[in-house]
Amino acid sequence: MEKLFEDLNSAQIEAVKTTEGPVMAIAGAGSGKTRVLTRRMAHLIFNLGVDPDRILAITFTNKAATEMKDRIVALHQVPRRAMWVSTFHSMCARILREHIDKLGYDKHFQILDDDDTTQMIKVLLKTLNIDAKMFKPRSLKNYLMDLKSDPEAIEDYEDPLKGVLKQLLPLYQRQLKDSNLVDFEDLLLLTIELLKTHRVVRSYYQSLFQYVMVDEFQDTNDVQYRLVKLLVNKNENIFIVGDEDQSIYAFRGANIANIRKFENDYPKVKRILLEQNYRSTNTILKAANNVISSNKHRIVKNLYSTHGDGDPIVFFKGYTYRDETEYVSETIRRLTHQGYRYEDIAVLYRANATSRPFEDTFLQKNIPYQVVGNLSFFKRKEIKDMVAYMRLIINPDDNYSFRRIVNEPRRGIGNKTLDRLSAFSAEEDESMFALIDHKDNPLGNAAIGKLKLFKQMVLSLREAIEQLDFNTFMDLIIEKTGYKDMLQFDDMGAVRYENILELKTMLQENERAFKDADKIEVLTYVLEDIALKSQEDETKDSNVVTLMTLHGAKGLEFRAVFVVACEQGMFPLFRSMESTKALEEERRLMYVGMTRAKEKLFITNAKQRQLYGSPVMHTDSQFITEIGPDYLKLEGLNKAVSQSFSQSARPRKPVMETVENALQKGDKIEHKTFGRGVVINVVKEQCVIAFGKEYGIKTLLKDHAALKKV
DNA sequence: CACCGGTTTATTTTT
DNA sequence: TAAACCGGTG
Repeated sequence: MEKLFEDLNSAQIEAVKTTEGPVMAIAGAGSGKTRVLTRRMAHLIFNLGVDPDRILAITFTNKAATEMKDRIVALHQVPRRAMWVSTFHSMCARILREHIDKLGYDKHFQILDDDDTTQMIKVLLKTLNIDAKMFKPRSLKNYLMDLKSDPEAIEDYEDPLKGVLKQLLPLYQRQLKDSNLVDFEDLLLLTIELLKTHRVVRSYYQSLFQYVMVDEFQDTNDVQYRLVKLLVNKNENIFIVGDEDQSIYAFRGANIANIRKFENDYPKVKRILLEQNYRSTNTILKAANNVISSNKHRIVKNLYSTHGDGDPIVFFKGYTYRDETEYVSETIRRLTHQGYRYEDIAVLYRANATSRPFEDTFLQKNIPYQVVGNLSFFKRKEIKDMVAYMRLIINPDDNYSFRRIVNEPRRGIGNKTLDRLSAFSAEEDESMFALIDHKDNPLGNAAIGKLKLFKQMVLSLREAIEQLDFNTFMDLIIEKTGYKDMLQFDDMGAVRYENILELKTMLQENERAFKDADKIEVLTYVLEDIALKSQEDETKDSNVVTLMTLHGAKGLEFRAVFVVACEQGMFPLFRSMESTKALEEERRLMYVGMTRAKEKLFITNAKQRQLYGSPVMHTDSQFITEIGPDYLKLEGLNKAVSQSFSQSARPRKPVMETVENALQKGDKIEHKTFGRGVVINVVKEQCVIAFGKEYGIKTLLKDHAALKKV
C-alpha cells in the first residue's frame, strides 16, 4: 500500500494524506494535481476503507471525470457506477433524477443545452413581438442565465433591456417547466433549492459524502460554490485544488475570489503548495512565468522543474497565414522524423475558426489530425433531430422538441399553424401535442389532419418502445418518420445516415450495460448523457495531431505544442483588449497554453490573416513581447527583418502612413451614441469597430463626425 | 406552405 | 466567408 506514495514528493504526500478537515492545495501547472487527486481517492478507499460511493469528486470536464475513473478502476477493482466522480452538472442531474418530483417536475425531465436555450429565446422573442435585431438571442441568453443565479441583479440593468428581461425570464421559465425541461443553470439551482428546502434529502447527501473533493476550484462560479457548501457536512472534509493563474472561465461566471472566500468560510483550512513541476523544461516555465507576472493581484508561485533548460521557444512569423500553416506542417514532419509521434503534438488556438486553414494544410500534406470540440457529434442536425424524436416519445409535454421535429421532414405544417397552436397551448396550459385534437383549437381542418397523423405516429412509436430493442426501435423511427426517405434527397444524406447509425451503436451499448432496466429509464439516462456531453470526449483516435482551443487544452500535456495565430486582435482578442480584467484572463490563457508543452514550444503568427473574408494586417501578440527576447529563437519573417522588439528598426511604408493616419487598427475611439470602442479593421473609407456588449460590432465611415480618437 | 435567391450580418472561450 | 435571414413567387 505504500506504493501509493512512492513516486510522490513530500508536498504531494501531505496533500494525499491530509484527509480530515478542509484542505486547499494550490497547484501550479504540471505539478501533478490529477495524480494527487487520484491517489488521494485511492488512499481513502484502500488504506482507510472508505466506501467508493461515499466520496464525491467534482471535476471540471467530463473528460477529466472519465480519466479519473479510469485510473481508479485500473488501479483497483472498483465498479464505475459506484463512484461519484463527475462534473457539477452531471452530479446534479444524478441527484435530481432521484428527487426532482419534490420540486414539481417529472423524473423523466430532459436537459436543454445552450443552443436549445438560445433557440427557445428566439421563438419567445417573436411571440413577445420583440425585434431580435435589437436584442440578440445569444446575449439575452447570457443575461438570463446570470439573472437566474442572481435575480436581484435585474436592477442593475437599464431599460429597454431591463424591460425585455423582465418579460422574458418568467415566460422562459414557465415554458421550461411546462415542458418538463431544465437548462444547465437549472441543474445547479434546482439542486440547491432541493437541498435547501428538503432537510431529509440534504442530510442524506451530507452524510453520504464523507469526503468531498473539487478540482479546478478557480473556475467555480458562485452558484457552484453555494452548492459545495451545502454538500459538505460538519466534519468539513473538503479538499479543493486550484491555481488562480489558470482561471480561464470568468466569462461563464467563474470567480477567482472563491479561493479566498474558501479560506474565510473554512478557517481551519490547511494550505498546501505544489510547486514542483513535472512537465515542462525550465525554459518553458520561465517564459510562461514572465508572461503571467504581468498580471497584478496574484499569489506569486515559484515553479521549478528538474528537467533542465531544454530547447529555446521558437517564434515563427509568417507573412500570410499560408506561411504559418506551411511552417507548422513542416515542423511537425521534422519532429516525427526525430521520433515524435503525432499524438505527442498539439496545435492550440484562441478561437475555433482558426483551425480551418490548418486542417486544409494537414489534409493536403497527409498529416493525420483530430479537431477536438468544434462541431461536436451531438450538435449535428440529424442527431439533434433524432434526440428530439426520442424526447417527444418519452415526454409528449416537451413543446420544444415538438416544434423542432413536427415538420422535419416536411409534413406541410408551417409556422403559422405552429404559432397558433403554441399560443393556444399557453392559454390552455397544456402541451401542444395534447391539444392537437382539442375541440376548440383554432386551426384549420387541413392543418389538424396533418397534425393528427403526426400524433398517431408518435404514439405508435411510444407503444413500440417496450417491445423492441433499441436497434429495431431506431430503425422504426427513421422509417416511420420519413427521415430516412428525406436523407436520400440530401447531398449530405449518406454522412448523416452514418451519424445516425453511430447514435444507434451508442444506444445499444447502453442497452447492454443496463440489461434488466426499463427501456424508458435507459433511454432517459442516455438522453441525459447526450445533453451533458455535448463536448464529445470519446474521440480517442490514436496517434494523430490534436487541434483544439486553448480552453480545451486545460489539464492536458503534449511533448510539443504550437500556439498559433498569436497576433494582437486574435490573441488577445480585440474585445478583450479594452479592459484589464479581460486582458488578464487572456494572459492566463496564454499561460495555460504555454505550460501544456513538455519539451518543445512553438509560437507562431502571420502578419496578414484572412478575417471576415478579407485580408487584415496584424502586429505581434503582446504576449510574445512579454516572454522577452531571452527565451525566443526567431524564425521566418523575424529573421529577415531582425527583431520585432526594436520598433525603430522596422522599415515603414510612408505612402500608407499618410493615407491611413486618421484611424488605425487597435485605436481606441469614442462614439457619440455607441460609446467607447476599439477599431478592429480599416478598409478604404470604412472601419470596423467593436463596441461594448449592447452595440456589438459596427461598420462606420472612417471620418464620421461622431467618432473621436481617445 | 415551400422554395429560391439576394442581402445582411457576425465573428470567443464551454458545462 | 459563410451562415442566417428576408421577401417574393409558385
